[in-house]
Amino acid sequence: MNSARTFGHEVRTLATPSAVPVVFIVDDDVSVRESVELLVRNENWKPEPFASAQEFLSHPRTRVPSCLVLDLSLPGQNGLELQKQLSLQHIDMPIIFITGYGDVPKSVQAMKAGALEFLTKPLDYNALVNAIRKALERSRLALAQDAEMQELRTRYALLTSREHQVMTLVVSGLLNKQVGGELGISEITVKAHRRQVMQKMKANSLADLVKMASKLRPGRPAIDLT
Amino acid sequence: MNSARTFGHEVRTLATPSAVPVVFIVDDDVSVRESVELLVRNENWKPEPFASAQEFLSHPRTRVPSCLVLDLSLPGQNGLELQKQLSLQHIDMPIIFITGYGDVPKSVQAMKAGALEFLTKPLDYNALVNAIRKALERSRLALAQDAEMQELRTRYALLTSREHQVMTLVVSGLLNKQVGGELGISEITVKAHRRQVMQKMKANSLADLVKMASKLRPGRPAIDLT
DNA sequence: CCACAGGCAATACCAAAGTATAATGGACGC
DNA sequence: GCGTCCATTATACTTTGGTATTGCCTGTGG
Repeated sequence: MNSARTFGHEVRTLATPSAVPVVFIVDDDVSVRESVELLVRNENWKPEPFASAQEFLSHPRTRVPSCLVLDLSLPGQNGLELQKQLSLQHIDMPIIFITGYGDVPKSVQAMKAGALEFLTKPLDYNALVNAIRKALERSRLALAQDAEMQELRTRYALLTSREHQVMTLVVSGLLNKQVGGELGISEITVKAHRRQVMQKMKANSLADLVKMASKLRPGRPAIDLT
Repeated sequence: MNSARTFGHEVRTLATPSAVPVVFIVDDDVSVRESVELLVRNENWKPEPFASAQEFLSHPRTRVPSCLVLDLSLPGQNGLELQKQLSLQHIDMPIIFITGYGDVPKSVQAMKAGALEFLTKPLDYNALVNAIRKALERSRLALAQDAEMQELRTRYALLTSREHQVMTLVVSGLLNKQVGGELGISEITVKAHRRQVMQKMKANSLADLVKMASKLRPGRPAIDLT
């Protein structure tokens, strides 16, 4: 009986385990697109080639692991600009840059902006495959975490403002009576709110709730990408 | 009375607020060392010039905010090798690379390994100053977090193995009686251990303890720097 | 106007957590 | 052997948390 433990929100939904990863390819050079496409197909991924940033952006978003093989120099919006735009739109897709003209400042800029890899032509088959593999793996992780965060935020949004306040104070370690004191309400009312919070957040224990709160408001950003 | 809240381990010691930041400079070219030294002095930081990686490594570690301005190509151990060595030794010092011969693969490698900036000669005064400023700011943060983690780990090390077990199960959300069931001991014994855990960890509440446990064992590494 | 949701509060009761105190036995080191 | 630390358990009691049920008030929207 004591072996039947439940771990609340730790039970995460697997993110489409059977989905075929998609590799977006943005390059104005047809021959490059085709060779990368071939490579992608060889590895049993799905290639999605585009000749410009605009074309790529007009493509609908998917919900499968994916990454972007991006040419640095493009007609119209160039690779770095596209990278920035994706970042601004909070589209977290791993990017592998490819370029014919090595340019240290641009490569550094790309890497600082979070690019996963920066390869120069002529492309090394293995290097590109490995980079894509790693990118897709990261994408998988990001998708899973994203789904979890989405779930959490959805539940959190269901709380009333009072319940938000109570939750904040409770996970800060205050006793019910102290929460009541802070908010100017009675302890029994705090209990009622607290109960609602636990139910709406689907928390099985206070420990659970504290962990959820930590995820909802990361005190320290993992890394600052200024 | 209710305004006198305590937040346990959240009270962190300020990391030497008045310490002068140190900028280590490693370059085999005397003129570069001198010009960077001048720049550093102008900004009221303390320069520490070295002509080689070996010299730098033999210098004693300090406990003040610091960063490293590092030439890519050096006699003996080169910049990238030094970066790797520091990483292996878990010496987390922000690195700003400088180099005369732009090399995209090397710059990418450096950035992937966590370099903060990668500048090419001739050095732009403002770019370098800004990079150093950001590096020192990051160093300050890292030092503070490091000190906090050190504190936590020290306290955690004071727990007996039984107390470790109890803490783990408690922060996973189990009730005392359930913890007792898991460990095959009585509830009252769990209470005794739990009490010890709270005292030794200096936790003011269960919420506090859960947060500490989260910091001690990051379920998901913030970023994987493979 | 009425139904409904949110916020508040009370009584009453049970479960769990925390505190105080004490006691036993094993392991370890001096 | 003796002191110390660890682990264990017990009794007895207080505080806090959780649940059930009920009631009132208010604003919102059909």
